[in-house]
Amino acid sequence: MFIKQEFLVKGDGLGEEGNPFLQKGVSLIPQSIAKAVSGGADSLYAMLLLKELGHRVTALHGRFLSNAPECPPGLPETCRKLGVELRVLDLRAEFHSLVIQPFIKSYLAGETPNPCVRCNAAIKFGLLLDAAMEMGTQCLATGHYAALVAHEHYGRALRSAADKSKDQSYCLAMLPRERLERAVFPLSSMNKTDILADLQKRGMAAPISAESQDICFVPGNDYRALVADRGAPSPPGPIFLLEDGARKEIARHKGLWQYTEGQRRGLNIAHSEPLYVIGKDIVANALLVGPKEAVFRRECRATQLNYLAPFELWPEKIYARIRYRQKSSLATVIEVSQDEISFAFAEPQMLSAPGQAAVFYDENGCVLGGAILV
RNA sequence: UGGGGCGUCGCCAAGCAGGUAAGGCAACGGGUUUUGGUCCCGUCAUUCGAGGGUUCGAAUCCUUCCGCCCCAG
Repeated sequence: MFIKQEFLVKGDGLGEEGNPFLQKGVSLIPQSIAKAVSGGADSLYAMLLLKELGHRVTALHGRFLSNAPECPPGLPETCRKLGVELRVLDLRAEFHSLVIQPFIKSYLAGETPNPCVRCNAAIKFGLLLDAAMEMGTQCLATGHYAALVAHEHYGRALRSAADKSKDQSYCLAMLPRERLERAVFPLSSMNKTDILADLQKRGMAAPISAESQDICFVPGNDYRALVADRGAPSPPGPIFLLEDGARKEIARHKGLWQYTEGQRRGLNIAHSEPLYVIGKDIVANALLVGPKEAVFRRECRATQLNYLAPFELWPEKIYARIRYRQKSSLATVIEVSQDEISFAFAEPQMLSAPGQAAVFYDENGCVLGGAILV
């Protein structure tokens, strides 16, 4: 198979003019690359691509979950077939303290954390990358759908993937710049459907067939049970319907931590129209709800701003996402301090949830920075 | 106690010149998805407060009873 995608290895050229999403040129410089492997199809295929480009690849599997097996069944054999050395790193304790505990703590504080964003920064491109460096490899490749390009102004830039439906640049926006320098995303211009088709054509199957989805460390995807089990959640309280400025108690909630901004289902309120969470009054321990019209906002504020491009270079018009799987929407920056940013969408968006990430793009899909909504 | 109004799925609510129970909300199930949430799809009253009657046929007409609301008192 002819591989036409660029691989973000040093020395690669700029994007093809006229089509910023197509990259040209294949690095022919063999690199020593660590490849993070989960056992899924994406990470397997990414490894395959690296291998075929002639890189020296070492597979690196992070063991994250306390109840996880030593290694996913089938993974060692798959690596052997590809002639790739496999190393397993036990990061269970670190994953717990860097991802799971903050996740629970965030919920208890009334926020809606995004563990994947945190995991990418702290674990995958944190500890796993550290390990890769210690192994003497030059960079860490993952099966993320995202691209890295050499931008004429920003330098190395994170950009959305070609497969828009799979793009994961949002989840990577909180990576420190210097960490991105060492990242490689072989799937940058691949389509999921092509990958699956090609794997099948080659007669290869991923050790783990299921798609990675839901919160990986939450059994049965019941995060409420996890939080309730590990913490001391806030007590039940009133639900106020906001109607022309007045608060009217119309129901009781089960604890503020169980709800998130914009949520509709699970409120258990039979009303003439659907109601959405439009805020939390922590002091009054009250959940505020309203009809759909009341759930849209223009302005957002975020903190822990992570610059992937120097702010001086940010264009006037930016595109922002305040949740994964939301199309980037036109916005303008209102104010920026060193690590705080407030911005406004051109069109009102469903209101943001504190704890989620805000990610800023330029018109070509290059990530300008990321921050955590407050 | 007089006068008036009302009782249809957990909630709201169509239907009421009789023709064989809309819809919304909630709930539940599923789909989309490396977070939450959103969104999409599906399921959800043999029965219309209860009994009797008229009719080929009633939630819709008549009648009795039960319950609730309002105004008088």
